[in-house]
Amino acid sequence: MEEDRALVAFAALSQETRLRIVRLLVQAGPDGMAAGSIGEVIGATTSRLSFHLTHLEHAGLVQSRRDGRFIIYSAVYPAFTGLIQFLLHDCCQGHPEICAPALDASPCFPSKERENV
Amino acid sequence: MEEDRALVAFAALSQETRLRIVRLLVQAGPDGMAAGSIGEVIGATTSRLSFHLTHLEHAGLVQSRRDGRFIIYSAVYPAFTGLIQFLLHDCCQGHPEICAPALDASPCFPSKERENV
DNA sequence: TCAACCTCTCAACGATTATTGATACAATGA
DNA sequence: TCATTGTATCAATAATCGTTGAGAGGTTGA
Repeated sequence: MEEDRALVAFAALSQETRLRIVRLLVQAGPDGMAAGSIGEVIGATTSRLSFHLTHLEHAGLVQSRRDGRFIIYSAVYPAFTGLIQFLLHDCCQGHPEICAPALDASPCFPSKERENV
Repeated sequence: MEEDRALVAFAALSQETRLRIVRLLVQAGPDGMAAGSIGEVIGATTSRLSFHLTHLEHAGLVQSRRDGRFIIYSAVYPAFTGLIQFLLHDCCQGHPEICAPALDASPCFPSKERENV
């Protein structure tokens, strides 16, 4: 990931409504959710929701597909992992123990050290 | 990490100068760098650099300590891992294979699947 | 075709943010 | 104490961003 895209992504995530949408879609999994369902959970007017979904799509963090009269939005997982890699590029001067342990709590980011525990 | 802190952190990372500072300090390791050295690498005027360093410190992403007439800034690694956990909380409906593989490129985030390759 | 539904686009306002230059503060060595 | 170096603060300007409401474009089932 290049710097420009990372900046756009972080800007997209720095807004309350958008951050909630993203977390909701990350939890929803690859199947995603219809725009209307997202709006109900988030509690946003249609125009506001649409504005932020478009923003997130331009940032490359979510994608959309039409399903009948619904538009289904879903998280673009590689965008998030790319963002994390960009942020922590060449981190800790090669000492993973500095930044890795705190990630263990997530089932998605097991670290080698924890597997023997 | 709660939502408010995450929003502040993402906002801090969505600015070019600050993102460069953060990546520089992440690479620099726990020892950190003097403000002046950061400014030389980043290419920022003293007032701008100071403004952004203060911003990052308030966001909890970097910390400072005085060493003689220098002020040394360093990355707060737990803040980054906490941010990642918050963002990907309950991700992928429990299927790590969806979001974890892309992290393998970083020495800090090995995934179980790759270890046998 | 028609009505109902879902979603998007647009313009305007208010609020927030980045940048700059000047100035002030703190620590060091002579 | 004095000059030098490193860093922070302040005020003003320009630019960017979020919210809102009205209106329009597609899609569906009858």
